[in-house]
Amino acid sequence: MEVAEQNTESKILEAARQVFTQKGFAAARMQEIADVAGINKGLLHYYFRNKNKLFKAVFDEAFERFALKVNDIFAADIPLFEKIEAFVDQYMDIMLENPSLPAFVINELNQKGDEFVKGIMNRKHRPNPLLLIGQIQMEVEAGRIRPVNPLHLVLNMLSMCAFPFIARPMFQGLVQVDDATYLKLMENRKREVTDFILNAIRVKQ
Amino acid sequence: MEVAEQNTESKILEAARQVFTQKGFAAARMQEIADVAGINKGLLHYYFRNKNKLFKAVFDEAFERFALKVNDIFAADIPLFEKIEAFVDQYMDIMLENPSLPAFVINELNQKGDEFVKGIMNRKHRPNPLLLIGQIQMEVEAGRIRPVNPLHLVLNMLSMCAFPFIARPMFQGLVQVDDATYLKLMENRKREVTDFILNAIRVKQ
DNA sequence: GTCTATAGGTAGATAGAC
DNA sequence: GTCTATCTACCTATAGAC
Repeated sequence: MEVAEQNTESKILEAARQVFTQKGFAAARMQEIADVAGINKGLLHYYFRNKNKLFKAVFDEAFERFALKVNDIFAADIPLFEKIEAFVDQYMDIMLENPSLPAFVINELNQKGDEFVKGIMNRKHRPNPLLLIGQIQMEVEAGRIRPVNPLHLVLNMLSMCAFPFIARPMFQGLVQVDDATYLKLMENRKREVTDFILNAIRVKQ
Repeated sequence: MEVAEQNTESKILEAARQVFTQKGFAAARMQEIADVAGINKGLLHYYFRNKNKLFKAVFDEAFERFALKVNDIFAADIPLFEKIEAFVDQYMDIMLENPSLPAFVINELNQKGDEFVKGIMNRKHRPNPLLLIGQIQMEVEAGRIRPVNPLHLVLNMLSMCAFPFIARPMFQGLVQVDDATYLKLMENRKREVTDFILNAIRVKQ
């Protein structure tokens, strides 16, 4: 449960990430973060003044890391079909590497007020799907794919990749599978979702 | 903000539903629930003993209402293509009627421990996708649709319907749309998602 | 059944020794 | 920088009058 050898600030951040992502802001306890970090509670305040600032540090870092990776894929200069495959692959890899992160981000954006969301969304590094939407639009106009609404297509891609991770407890509760089976299912899912999307937009012969 | 004329227990439940779904269990305050209900804090404990029991009452009711509707669609005795259309339509209607509910359920299942999830999932009324999965399996074997993995297909359907509501703040933050526009988008989305799915599974001529 | 007042516990934050 | 001790505020829950 404890955190590896590193400087105190890093230990705190990693512990805070663990506790905040698992419990959410409101249920997270400074005492537990200190315990996980293996340090004293007072030190949290020495480094990060208060709970809100510590949370903001964790959330911003997580959100930005996420945004950068996603934008890399959105902006890549490759054909649409390849980009969709790459997107599904890499997006689900991010999820597999940080299983509790997407639910955490979504949830805090839901519960914190509008000002919080505004603050997050008005930063330079945020997911920007416009490039991908434009690319889809061009393919539609050229008649190379079915006439789909580009915004909904992007939303479909995001949904199918992210939802199974966000709703993991519900999913694992409904179809009774252990963690190993679940992870295997998600690995298979990459191929399944990619095929699903490509068949959905491909023009009929 | 206050709650209409009804008996005290109903007023409490409706107020609790509002506050819990918006703030989540940990951040919800008994005082605020009492205020919204327009009654005194002590009455909450008179009717529901403690915060946990009040929460359980709200959560169970929401989850069960949701499960019953979903199962109705899963179990309907109609052809697959019609069922998919009906599912998308009705499932998204549930979301439109209770916008903050799906995120609430998902989130509490994430944050509360495994015992809580077990407790929820071992009840008679819970979503049961097995009938739909079986129906898909039969269509695949008969060669009437593409050979898709039935479990992933169901997951795709759920994902595309639910995710835009769960991630609504993020979505509205990224593509800057007001609430009215968002709702219109979700209405259009029914048709778009249905077509998307049907094209994805239809056998090529 | 409904209210007021308050007990009891806990969590965030600070003060101050080392 | 790191610790211990403590302050203060708040929140759940209870007691008791009406």
